[in-house]
Amino acid sequence: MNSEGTLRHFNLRKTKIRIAVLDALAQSVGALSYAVLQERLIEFDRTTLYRTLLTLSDHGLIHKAYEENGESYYARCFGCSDQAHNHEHLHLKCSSCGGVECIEISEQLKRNLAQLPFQEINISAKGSCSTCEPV
Amino acid sequence: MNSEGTLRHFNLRKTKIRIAVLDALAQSVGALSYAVLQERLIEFDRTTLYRTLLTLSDHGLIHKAYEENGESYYARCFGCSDQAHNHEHLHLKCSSCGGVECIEISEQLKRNLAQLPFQEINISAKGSCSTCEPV
DNA sequence: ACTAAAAATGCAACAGTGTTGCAAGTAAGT
DNA sequence: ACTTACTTGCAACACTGTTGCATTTTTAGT
Repeated sequence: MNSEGTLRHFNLRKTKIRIAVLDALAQSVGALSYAVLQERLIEFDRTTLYRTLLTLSDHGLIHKAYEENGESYYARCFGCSDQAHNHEHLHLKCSSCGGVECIEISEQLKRNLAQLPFQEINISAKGSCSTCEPV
Repeated sequence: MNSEGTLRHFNLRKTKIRIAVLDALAQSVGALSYAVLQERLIEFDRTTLYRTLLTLSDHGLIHKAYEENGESYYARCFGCSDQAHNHEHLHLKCSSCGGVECIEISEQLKRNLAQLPFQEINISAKGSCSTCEPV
């Protein structure tokens, strides 16, 4: 689904910055930091960008994939709603390029994690991303 | 080992704020946020507190246990050095009291994680801490 | 205990993140 | 096209984290 369709599907108004943010995240291999988003979307006020990221997060269209030293990285959600998030993946911070990537985890690991009596379980790690060290 | 001994062991100078930070973290059940530390250590300049947290982290005496919305939580390390960190535990952010606790993870989960080709693997989650919901 | 060198501290200043209130502008249904 | 509710841009603010520099403290050697 394209960004406009996604917004309609989530009952959100179709505005320029929302489409721009969703497009930027859709086109990116990994997650994007707030700083990079702001750079790419200079035509919008930074307050608006913050509020857009909040709105899209609250409704389950995007999620904060990673946070380190006050830098937040955002990625598009797949299979999330405003009711439940489905983030059974690992967020990898690349030691080479600094990018953040979402990595699928094994079924076994998912089962292990599912046994824990907690919610919003999040795994992050550092290493080489697929761009910097192709398989 | 007490805080002064720990500092000597790591070849760090024994200063008031370092002892105060280590004592505060040692006496706390869970991790403490920068804001709380600053509150408890008002007699010191906040720049000094930041630099102290950096120094203690760099040398493996403490670690940043959790970070969310720009809030950093610090905890004492056990069995870490400036060479290698041993953080095979989960950082639980309590949904009730807001505190952050370090939780031991199962051997099976440790093995699963050890198989991943990444470093500095970190798991965080939300739920009820042991104080808010005793076992 | 004294001294000198090295390290740590406090202060001022700064850049960045994230938030709020409010007036003006825009989207969407009728 | 009109109306209402939502969204945006702007100004202002609080907090986090960092740097440079003068001053103070720690430590090791005498």
